[in-house]
Amino acid sequence: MKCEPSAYTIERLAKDKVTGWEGVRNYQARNFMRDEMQVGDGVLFYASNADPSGVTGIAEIVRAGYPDPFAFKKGHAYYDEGSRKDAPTWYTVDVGFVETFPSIVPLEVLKRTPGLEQMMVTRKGSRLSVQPVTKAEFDIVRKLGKTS
DNA sequence: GCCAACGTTGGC
DNA sequence: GCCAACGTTGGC
Repeated sequence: MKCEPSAYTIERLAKDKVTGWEGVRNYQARNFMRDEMQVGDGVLFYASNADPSGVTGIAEIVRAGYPDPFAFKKGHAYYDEGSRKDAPTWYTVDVGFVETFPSIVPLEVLKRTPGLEQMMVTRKGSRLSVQPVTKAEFDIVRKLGKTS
């Protein structure tokens, strides 16, 4: 799951323990949160638009997909009048803190690590903010994070 | 700050 | 339903 450091960081999640991943307004990302992510699933926390960008730690899903409450809040930046409570357009999940890496695993390292060639984030033009990661990829990145 | 890659919108 | 225009993302 990607996030710009100006919006949220793994350090803040370490303090908050749990946060709602609201405000995602992309259908593909919505589908992953609504349909795929389950409680206990591991999350690679990715800092985008950062210096450098990369994976800064690990989180986990603590609440599976549910309607994004901010989509109903009139006047809020995340408000969407097309999303109604009886037919929500947007979904979110709650994410819990697991660990902060000693140092970031930069995108550049991901790109040249064997086994991560198919990972969506290492591929060009991959803007999706919620991306699927295989167990094998997750384990490789976690190992990189521990030894970095 | 540039700009390529994408997603979305809206005219037709 | 096509596709040009536009807005956004995000690496660099």
